[in-house]
Amino acid sequence: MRNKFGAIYHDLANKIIHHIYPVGTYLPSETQLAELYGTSRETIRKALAELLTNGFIQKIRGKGSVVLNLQRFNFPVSGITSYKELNNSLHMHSKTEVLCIEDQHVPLENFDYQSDQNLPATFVERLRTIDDNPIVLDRDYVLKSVVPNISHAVAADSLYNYFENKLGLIISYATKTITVEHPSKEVARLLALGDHQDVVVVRSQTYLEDTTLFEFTESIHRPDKFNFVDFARRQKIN
Amino acid sequence: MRNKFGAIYHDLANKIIHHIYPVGTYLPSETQLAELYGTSRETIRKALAELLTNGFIQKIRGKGSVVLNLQRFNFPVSGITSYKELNNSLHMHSKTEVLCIEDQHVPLENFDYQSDQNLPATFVERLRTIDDNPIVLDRDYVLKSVVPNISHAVAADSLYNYFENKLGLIISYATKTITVEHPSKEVARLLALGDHQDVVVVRSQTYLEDTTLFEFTESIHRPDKFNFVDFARRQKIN
DNA sequence: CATTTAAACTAGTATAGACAAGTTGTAAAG
DNA sequence: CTTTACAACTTGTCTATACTAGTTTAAATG
Repeated sequence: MRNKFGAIYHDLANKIIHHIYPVGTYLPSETQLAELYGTSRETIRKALAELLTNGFIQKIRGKGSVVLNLQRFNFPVSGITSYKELNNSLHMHSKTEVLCIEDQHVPLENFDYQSDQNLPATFVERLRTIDDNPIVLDRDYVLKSVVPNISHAVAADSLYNYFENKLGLIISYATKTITVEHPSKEVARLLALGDHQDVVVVRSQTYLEDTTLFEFTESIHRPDKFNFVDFARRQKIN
Repeated sequence: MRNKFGAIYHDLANKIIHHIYPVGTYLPSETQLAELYGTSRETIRKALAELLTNGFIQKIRGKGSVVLNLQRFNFPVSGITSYKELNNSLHMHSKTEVLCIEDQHVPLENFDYQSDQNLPATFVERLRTIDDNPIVLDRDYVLKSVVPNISHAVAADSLYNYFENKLGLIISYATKTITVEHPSKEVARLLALGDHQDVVVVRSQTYLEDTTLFEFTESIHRPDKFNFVDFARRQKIN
């Protein structure tokens, strides 16, 4: 833990997860927490702000910070999370089959992206199965300008793990759209879909810390296996 | 504007939207902004943090705050937003037909919600159309314990507007799930769907500022009209 | 007994200052 | 000319302090 408020955030989050601070009760007050952790109140407030945006607590002025119910975090698909991370956290054993790795240009029209030039990329197509049932077809277009080469072994493991831990890339933010579409016959076959069945397509553009565009992704989900869970706070900035 | 950093946030957001700070350029440094607005640096940093989470800027340590491209905000369905707000912001003229207002218990099994007791609610069913094309079927269950009565006129206008501006309720956060399901024949008819067409169901539970559960909502979308846009930052708390 | 008031808590906002850490340009050194 | 070192910038973290604004409790008042 590099910074204090991150450490405090994790400590409080853990204590909430393990019901040391039970749902519906109040956390110690900010002043008390400041004493507990031997830090200033502002530092505590930064940790609490993080808990707030992640749905761990609700702050009520004049009263305190209430612990919220976390059962909704059973299947978190919100935020930017890779398939591998997701699976590990859910204790499911799954399989990833690499169908294709080759050089392609990004099909910009699919992503509603305006650009004069073609964007050279490594195209990685992978089929994700759980107990041999196809769940998701992932199509990644990783820009050559950022990552020149991707091996089969890396694709079979985890792209994100490779990018972040081996290459030291810092993935920062993404834009996502979710739509429902008719699959091509090829996709329908791969996902073992019946006739007339639509697919859920999650398309995202991922950016690095320095705002360089880095990757386009198309995740094609079986409709019956798709579940997106979100925690949202109402925007109200005075 | 009650607080300073809110005012500064709005000012900066407007200037970004109107390209006074163009995409790809740096904002003035935090120290400069502090002087410009006659405030302290911490206050500026709170405003910038808000711009960051809303995808207006990217902060780069040692360099500054870069203005990001905002074309993705053309159709924001992320966060908690009511249908009316959404429409106004998109300059579409639409129609809302109230199909039903009556007292019902919340069908808890639909929402994966455990409870011993029945929850008495006002059930409001509304069909949203644009140019006479059905888009969404909204089913709201507003808990009687919070709002005893809802008039037809209110339902035809905007529930959220009524709750927040007339009743003074402060809506704070929600949990949402998105799934794809087979519609009932009744729903298929209302949304003018063909055979074998699935629907996208967005189910949410909405809470007030004091964490009281307030409303269950089921939004049933035509698959071809559904589009969910999201901006997500990668979680990485040290 | 009911009501009002005040004190003691809670979180929210704002400031000023210090230092760490990353980036960039420039001057000095080779 | 190239490299190194440094100074001057940037944002990140942390502290200490003061005040505002809600909530709750309990004492004082009627």
